[in-house]
Amino acid sequence: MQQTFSTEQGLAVPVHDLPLLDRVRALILGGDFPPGAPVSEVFLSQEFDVSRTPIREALKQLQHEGLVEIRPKVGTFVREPTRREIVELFQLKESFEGLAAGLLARRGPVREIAVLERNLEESDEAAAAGDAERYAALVHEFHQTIILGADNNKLAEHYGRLMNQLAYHRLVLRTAGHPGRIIASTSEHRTVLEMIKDKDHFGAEAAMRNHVYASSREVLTDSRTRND
Amino acid sequence: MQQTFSTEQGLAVPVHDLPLLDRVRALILGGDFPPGAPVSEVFLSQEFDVSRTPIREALKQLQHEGLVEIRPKVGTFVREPTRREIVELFQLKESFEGLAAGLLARRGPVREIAVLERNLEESDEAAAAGDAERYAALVHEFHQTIILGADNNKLAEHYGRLMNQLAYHRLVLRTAGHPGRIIASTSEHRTVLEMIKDKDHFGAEAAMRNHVYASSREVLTDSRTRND
DNA sequence: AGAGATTATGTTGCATGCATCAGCTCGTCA
DNA sequence: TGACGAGCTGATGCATGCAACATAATCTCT
Repeated sequence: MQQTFSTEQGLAVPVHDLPLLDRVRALILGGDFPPGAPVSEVFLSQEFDVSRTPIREALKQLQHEGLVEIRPKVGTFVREPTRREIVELFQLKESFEGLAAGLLARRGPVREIAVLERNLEESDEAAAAGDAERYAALVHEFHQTIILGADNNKLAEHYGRLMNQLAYHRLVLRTAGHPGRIIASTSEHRTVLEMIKDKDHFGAEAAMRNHVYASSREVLTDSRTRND
Repeated sequence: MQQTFSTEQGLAVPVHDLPLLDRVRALILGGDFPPGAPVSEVFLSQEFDVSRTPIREALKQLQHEGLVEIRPKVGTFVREPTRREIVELFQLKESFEGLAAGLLARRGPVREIAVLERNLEESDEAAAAGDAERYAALVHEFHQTIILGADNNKLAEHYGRLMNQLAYHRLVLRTAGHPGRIIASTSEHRTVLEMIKDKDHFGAEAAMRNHVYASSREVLTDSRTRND
């Protein structure tokens, strides 16, 4: 198998061009480039002290990820998902995570169950301590554990791409640890875990889909989300 | 069957390099390159009378699609999915198409229903006439109509990538119009359509998933499918 | 003869230069 | 004044050259 490296979103990409790709991504997501802003190859090549060739390759990847739009013979521009795209992506996320939860439940895993149980304990602690950041990290870990535990590399791959696209929406990140969602979220996680422990793959899938749908509603009904 | 649907949709793949990308893909899939065979940039550049630069870009795309494997500083090699990957891809296919059928049922569309009804009529005709090729094309169209009718571009995008990867498995193509599946397949299609007409998105999703699963079993139990 | 070191080779990775093209500026003319 | 068009500018798209590296082949020494 090709040597891959899992980014924080779990996307498997070739290891050899990760540094530059990540740096370009980070630069664009850093906030200095508002949506629609041009991202010229020469600027990036000067910024990172490389030639245009590797920059071009990185931009093509980012285009594939949906972060930028390359208009031939014109230039590359930062692209932010519209609200409609966010809705579409969440529908996919619901489907992906539901599938993963179902597959995991069918496997009847031991290791993952222990990990998830420990995760819920720590989530309760973080919630009690009001540590929103740690809580968000644990939520992320919970979902990630289930995705990887589904034992389906292609699923993890597509899911990684999906999350990359979603991550570009800054508002999604901002509401990730929304206080109002914490109690419900942990409760839903617990339900999902119970279903997995019971090897009820049908119930696990349904529970996970409900959970993801509820989370997405939280983001999409947020007044700060633009309406385009 | 070419990936024309994705080009018409103007998806992630930029239009301007589709010709070269398609030609390279077609060349590799043509059969002259057995799995594991090296695909050097210079060879392709001479073959298509372009420089290595656009070839490199095309190969990167194909790597992303899973057709080739690029080993840094070594070379590019044809890559055929393993049986395990086929299983994984079919699990995803099931999930994608189920989601699409559900979304379409929820929309309660008029146009798609008419198209699908006509498709089933023609499928019956093709089956009666023993025209396996036409039947396979109609099956493809049936699924495609549902995917596009789901009105979710991101879904169509991911589905397109998925089908690209599946298409690389020559055996999948070979069993596409398997005679033993025809009657059952049409019957399952009809069930899916009925659910959509009833706006039963839950039932439509379940029916479609059952159908895709049954189709995948047909391929995966095929003795010709390698067991690696 | 065999094992390790060494050269040879073929490939990629990247830098650079030039042609091409989209979009804009500005001048011209009705 | 306003519209039209030729050039201008900046960017991409691609060709080419060179260096670096992985791998294979060869050589050397024991």
